Amino acid sequence: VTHVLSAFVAQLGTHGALEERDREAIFALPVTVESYVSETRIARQGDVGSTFLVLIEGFAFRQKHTGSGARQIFSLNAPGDSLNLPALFLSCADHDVLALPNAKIAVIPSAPVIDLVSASPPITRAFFKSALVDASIGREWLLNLGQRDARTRVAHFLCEHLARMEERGLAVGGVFDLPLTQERLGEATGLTAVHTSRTLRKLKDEGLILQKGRSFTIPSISALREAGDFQAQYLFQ
Amino acid sequence: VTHVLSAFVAQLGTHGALEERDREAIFALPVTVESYVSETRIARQGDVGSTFLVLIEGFAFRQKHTGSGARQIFSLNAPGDSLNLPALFLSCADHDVLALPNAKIAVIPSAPVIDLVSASPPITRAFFKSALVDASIGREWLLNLGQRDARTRVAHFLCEHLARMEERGLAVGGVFDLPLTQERLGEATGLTAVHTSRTLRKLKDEGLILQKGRSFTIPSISALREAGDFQAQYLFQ
DNA sequence: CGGTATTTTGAGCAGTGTCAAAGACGGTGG
DNA sequence: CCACCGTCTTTGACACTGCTCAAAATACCG
Repeated sequence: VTHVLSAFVAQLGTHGALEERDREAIFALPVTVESYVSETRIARQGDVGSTFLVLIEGFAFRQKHTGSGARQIFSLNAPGDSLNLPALFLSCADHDVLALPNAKIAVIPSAPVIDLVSASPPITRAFFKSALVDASIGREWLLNLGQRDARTRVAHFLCEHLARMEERGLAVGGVFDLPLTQERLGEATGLTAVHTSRTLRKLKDEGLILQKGRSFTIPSISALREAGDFQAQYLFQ
Repeated sequence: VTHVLSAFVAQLGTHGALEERDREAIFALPVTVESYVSETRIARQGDVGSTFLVLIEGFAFRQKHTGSGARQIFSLNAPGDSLNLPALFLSCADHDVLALPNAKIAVIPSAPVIDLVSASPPITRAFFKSALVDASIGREWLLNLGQRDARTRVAHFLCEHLARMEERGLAVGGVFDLPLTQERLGEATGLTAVHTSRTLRKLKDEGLILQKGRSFTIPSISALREAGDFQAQYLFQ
């Protein structure tokens, strides 16, 4: 039987080898698992004393919003990802965390996590690297929003999602699920829902993507990467 | 006499108290100082085995670029800031670092820095928090680029720069230097140089900013914050 | 003082947003 | 199994923000 946090530990391990006792210490953390049937905000910008959140199943995303209510999504997370690392080590959360429908999320009190990170150098290093990779991805998104047009932006987003899903075995042969409505995809790419729709249509018409419902197929990954100006190094996989 | 790295140590200290021996260990690092008279790229995306760079005097900025050469600036740094933390702990640099004219930069071999960070828990924690704050600022920039119009974006940028300069005593009474051309300001805000010029003009016409050369004066900080939808929490100052 | 970089201005245009309505889809209860 | 309903996607017409190109004006620097 595998532990609910095994995907998280596997993920952490890619950022620096963990020792057996580190894995055991993580598995010994007190965990509560919450399930969400519909999209639910599970943490808000400004929260203090957050619990540590790890995605177990399904998907979640993180966002910020402007004073006028416009939302910007800046990460789409898969099982094994932690969702609010900054909130644990900074004084409060700087962003919201939302669960997508059918997500399961592990909730862990912050104190034992902080203690564990402080106590184990390999775990410290893994958390640190994971935060650095997260920031690197954020910078690529910044480049995407600031300097690329709608078509390139959406293609880039799809390439990144595919690459990240492939790494976890959630995409094979260019086939994957994108658990977002077009409105959410627009919030991630800085486009309106309407323009997101038109942009996806263009990519379909060009034969770069095939879509049936939430399932996408990429006939030629290299062609989509070309269209999305995508170079995977920034993911540090 | 103050050490070249004293601003860096002061900055680090805001992210978690350092002990006297930590400060001394940092001051004992082998440092070379480089001066740049004109804008110079001092590190590039993809660099491996980077040295650790700390800004001593003047300004520097960090950027990425697309395949077609468009540039996105994602941070403008002041003395005391480290410039390439990710490159030290990840396998390679994910972005460029550029010195602005008259900058002085401390260059430190990576190995002793990594050793020092590993050896001292307070330093580890300070580096970690500093990376988390950097990421938080990146997320706010993402929100800025994705969801705000040109006027709000530029006003927000100016508010952030003012707040960060005030914290270091480089701005008093709403007066500060912005060491960027309008082209660079545009690269930071995702606008063309021409539109940046028009946007600054509008802000001047509205009386929100006064500008003489590179020196800016903000008559009413609250008015500019209103215009820029600026809330300072994400800076964690 | 001349030369270069920077800023400003204008005119026209492309890309993206807005609004409104129709259509497709998927889940639910009967 | 079907009808219904809410959500999501698509489409069209149009407005507008921000981009492009070009040139003039200005500031900066040796």
